[in-house]
Amino acid sequence: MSRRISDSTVRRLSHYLRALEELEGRHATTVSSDQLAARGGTTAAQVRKDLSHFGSFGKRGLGYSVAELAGRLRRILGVDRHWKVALVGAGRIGSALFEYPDFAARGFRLVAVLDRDPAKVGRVWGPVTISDISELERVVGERDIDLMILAVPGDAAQAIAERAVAAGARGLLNFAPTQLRVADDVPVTNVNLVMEMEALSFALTKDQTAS
Amino acid sequence: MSRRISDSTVRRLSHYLRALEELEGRHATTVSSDQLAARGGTTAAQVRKDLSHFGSFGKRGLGYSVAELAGRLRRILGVDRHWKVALVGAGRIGSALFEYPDFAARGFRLVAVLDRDPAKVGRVWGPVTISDISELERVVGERDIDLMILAVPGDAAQAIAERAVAAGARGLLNFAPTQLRVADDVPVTNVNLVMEMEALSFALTKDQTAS
DNA sequence: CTACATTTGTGAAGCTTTTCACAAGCTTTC
DNA sequence: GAAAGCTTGTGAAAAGCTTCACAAATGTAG
Ligand SMILES: NC(=O)c1ccc[n+]([C@@H]2O[C@H](COP(=O)([O-])OP(=O)(O)OC[C@H]3O[C@@H](n4cnc5c(N)ncnc54)[C@H](O)[C@@H]3O)[C@@H](O)[C@H]2O)c1
Ligand SMILES: NC(=O)c1ccc[n+]([C@@H]2O[C@H](COP(=O)([O-])OP(=O)(O)OC[C@H]3O[C@@H](n4cnc5c(N)ncnc54)[C@H](O)[C@@H]3O)[C@@H](O)[C@H]2O)c1
Repeated sequence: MSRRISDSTVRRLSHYLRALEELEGRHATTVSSDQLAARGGTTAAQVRKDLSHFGSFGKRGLGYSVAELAGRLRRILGVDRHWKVALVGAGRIGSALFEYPDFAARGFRLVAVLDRDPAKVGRVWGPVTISDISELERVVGERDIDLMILAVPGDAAQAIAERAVAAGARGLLNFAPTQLRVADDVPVTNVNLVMEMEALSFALTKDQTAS
Repeated sequence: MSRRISDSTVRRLSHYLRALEELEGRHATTVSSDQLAARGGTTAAQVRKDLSHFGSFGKRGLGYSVAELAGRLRRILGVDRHWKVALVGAGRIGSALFEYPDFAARGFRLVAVLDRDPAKVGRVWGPVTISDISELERVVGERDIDLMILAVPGDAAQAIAERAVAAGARGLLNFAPTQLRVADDVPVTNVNLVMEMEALSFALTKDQTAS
């Protein structure tokens, strides 16, 4: 166990888990690497190689038990538990994220929202009341926050990231178009939609010549 | 020219362009691969290798002209023009995206919004009036849509993607947690936030052993 | 004009990831 | 209980990506 697992492998594991949950919904009991590959947009060999990093979960001649493999993947991905998540920035993207039901469905619980706008602080969003950003350290400590979602303007993101980590947050999902610098043991995932659009633009741009 | 460019290279080019625009703002005139690397979180050799796929833009001993390299990168990424974008799904995430100013700043113009909810169709969002989804083909054709953003529920995404492509959309940005199947020459970028959270969860999960 | 300090552009080396191919293992059938 | 039919798990090969290291080019100082 424990050779470093690549990012692409982790993404594929997420895909497999999603596919397995769909199969569970249809009461399928077993699935082959071939079938999983088709749903995940990869190859059967890749599926088997990915899984083989963590053990051997299949039965030769038969395939994988849908329920068992789903359980293993939940455990591997760490989604066999609840994660406490705080959202900073109750703006346009923040409010969309707050109401996104798929987070809760995977155990990511949004238990705190922070903002600096006095007009927003104190507002009640379902079970949560928006706290002032000055309360960040207290909120992270008291509510035992694991993960923090940053949905604030780019120029505020670095400072908030530092405070969050110092206060005990263990991982960050960053929507600001800023390269965050934090300790190496704090995983950061960046979501940059402009970059995603540029990837499309690039793919559609034929003229990639020098001059 | 024209060897296949990897995804990671394209993402880094976006990073470099963002860094260069910041430097332009500060009236810097030249920049070295070393400095660009520091901002993009990569290495100087990687910067030079990335750029070398498209030509040679630097001056030995001096570095790169900020303005010239930014121009070249805009051209390479295809953001030296305007792209006409339609948004399908005027819900939580759709409305956040519609108001996101960074898209327009890079030339991605949201010129149409579609939804199927009669309560939303006909509403006016700034310069755009929400159209009924039945108008998709007409809207894509008449407004000459290049790219389509899918912000609809997962079970609607595939059908809309097919219609969009048939009507002339050339690339898709998909927010639904669905693996879209479209023709190979239509680039699709998927944004799956649950997957991003799972990547954090995985990174923080020590117990990755088999049993 | 020459020596020196930089910094690019790029083959080659090193490393990682993906694909291949097949022995081994499980189930079913006769 | 042996044979046939699948499908896994995995070394080895292939492909792809990143890092290294240095010649070549440019500017600067004396
Ligand atoms: N709108 C989108 O669709 C979208 C998409 C992707 C990324 N983003 C990024 O997400 C971030 C937020 O975007 P938005 O469109 O939601 O902006 P917004 O202005 O609607 O919301 C930002 C919120 O952050 C709060 N805020 C500002 N500074 C703060 C601070 N120091 N501490 C705490 N709260 C603070 C503001 O009060 C506001 O409520 C930006 O970095 C943006 O680039 C937005
Ligand atoms: N809310 C989030 O933060 C978030 C984040 C990431 C991804 N997503 C994904 O984005 C999609 C939309 O999420 P949301 O939270 O905005 O949902 P939502 O319910 O708020 O909005 C969906 C919109 O799509 C419209 N719609 C439904 N079926 C349609 C159809 N066939 N044609 C045209 N329009 C149709 C609805 O009328 C609604 O306006 C979902 O796939 C979701 O998984 C949401």
